[in-house]
Amino acid sequence: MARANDEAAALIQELADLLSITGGDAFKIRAYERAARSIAGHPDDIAGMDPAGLRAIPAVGDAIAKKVLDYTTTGTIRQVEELRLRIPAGVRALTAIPTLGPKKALAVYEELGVSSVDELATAIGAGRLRGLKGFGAKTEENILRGIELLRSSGERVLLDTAAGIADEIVAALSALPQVERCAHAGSLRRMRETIGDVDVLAASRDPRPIMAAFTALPLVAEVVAGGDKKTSIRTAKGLQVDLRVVPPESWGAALQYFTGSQAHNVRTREIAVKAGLKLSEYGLFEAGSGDLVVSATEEEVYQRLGLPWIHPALREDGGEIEAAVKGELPRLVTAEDLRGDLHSHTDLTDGVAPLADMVAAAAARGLEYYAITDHAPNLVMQRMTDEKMLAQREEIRELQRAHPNLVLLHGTELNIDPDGGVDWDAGFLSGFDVCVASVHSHFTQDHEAMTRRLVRACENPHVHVIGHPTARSIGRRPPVDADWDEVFRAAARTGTALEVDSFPDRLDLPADLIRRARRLGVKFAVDTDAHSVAHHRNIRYGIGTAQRGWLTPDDVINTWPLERLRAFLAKN
DNA sequence: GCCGTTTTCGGCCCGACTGTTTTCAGTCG
Repeated sequence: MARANDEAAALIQELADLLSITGGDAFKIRAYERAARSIAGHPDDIAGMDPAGLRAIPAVGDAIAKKVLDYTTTGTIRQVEELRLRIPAGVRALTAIPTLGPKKALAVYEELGVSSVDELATAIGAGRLRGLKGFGAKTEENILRGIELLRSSGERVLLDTAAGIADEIVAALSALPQVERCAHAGSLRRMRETIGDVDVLAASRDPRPIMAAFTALPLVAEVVAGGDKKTSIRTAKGLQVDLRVVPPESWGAALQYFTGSQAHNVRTREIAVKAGLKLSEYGLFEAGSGDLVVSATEEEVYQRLGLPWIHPALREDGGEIEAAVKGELPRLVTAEDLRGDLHSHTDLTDGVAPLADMVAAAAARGLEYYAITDHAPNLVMQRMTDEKMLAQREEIRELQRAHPNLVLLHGTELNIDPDGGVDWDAGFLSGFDVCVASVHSHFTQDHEAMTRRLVRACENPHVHVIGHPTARSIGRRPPVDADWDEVFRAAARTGTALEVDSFPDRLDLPADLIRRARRLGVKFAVDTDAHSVAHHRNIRYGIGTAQRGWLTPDDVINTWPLERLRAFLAKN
């Protein structure tokens, strides 16, 4: 069951999409888009809100408040229903084809009656687009390629995949003599959970050889667009990479621009306009004279706009501008703040590395404490027994002697059964330093049952951390269905931390839920859930997710000194 | 449609690239 906020936001967004096809006022469309984002990100549930409450949401005025009220009382928005009658859903779907936007979608629908991607492919095959105004041979070809791309893959990739490609490209371009600086930007720098295309920025006075080297890289399957300032390629797997080359003195403004998000950029540029300035990727300029004000660093650009530097993970127009204006930006948690990791596995269960190797990897990270949390017996395929667990505890005691600077904690990852119970009785559980408890089965329980299940797990005095709370697998399994605010209140009340799991296909809790949970007083554990030595490096994705959730070091229990952590684990 | 220590009306971000064009619209980010 989706939250009312999400459903209302989706309807407002649909309204914007439909209006862009029918040719509505561009500013009105933008107002709808901004309101949709604002409603989706609003922490309070809009169900039952009165008009005054709705208007208090940023970007929501009288007209949109009325539409939202329409939704909360009738379940839909009248204007959306009306537009759906005029524009079939298939026409809106056409705009998902790269190079085909709202104008061309409307043209093929009105002129040819085409109202789905399949029909469009057929129409092109039959030569029906020939002679249509604005559609030449090249356009036809591009649409066909776009459809192919849409059908084959063309989908967003996980953070680690995008980061791997970006690192490879940045390394290759940085080695060129013409390149003065090079870095990735875009949604990867903002640490969004999935990446649609990779953005790379380079600073140079001589772009041509850089573009040539870029398009000649082995990973390039196709050159999508190529200019002196911007070149786009696609990899064999269909991931698009945009390279932008700017003069070195523009670096800060370009990095700010190319990092986005687009919505954040619109806000910063609006602030510039109101101050009589103009902000572009080349710098901040006086609007009248066109004279350059600043451009070298992001810090200068923000400062001249009257703002502190804003962390990339916050740049989503999700309230960061308002917080920056008020001087209330959070001091975000970083990987350097972490003193420990409370969730990891060895080859005793489904990890692939021996205990000693995992501990050595934790020591190499400079951690002060580290928990081994192998799976408990109810996950039957892992074949855990009491004897194996106690033997591991002895092994850890032995190993502790070799690591005077790293306190080893013996823990386990329990299974939350459908009723909210866990493996082992209280007596055995009390022998662990830390217990993570997670949902590993019965993912499809209904809303009420799943909520009860998670709340009961929080209420267990031996459960310290709820592992990957939504149990989602990005792109493969949806999050479980629960009343999250109810779960968050239980976690806050019982002193149970919620995990931010760093696995690129989990990132669980997700950032939007982290923000809501934090507001209700929940504490978090940012963990690797490492099953191998290499997985320790995933911590950057968990930290990125925590940052997108606006978490400070104080919100994260594994940044705390061990004594404070132990007091929390006592769950008084 | 939203918003305001410059505005309650008149603004609303900015630029690159492509394709179909004789000067610009559409798409994208």
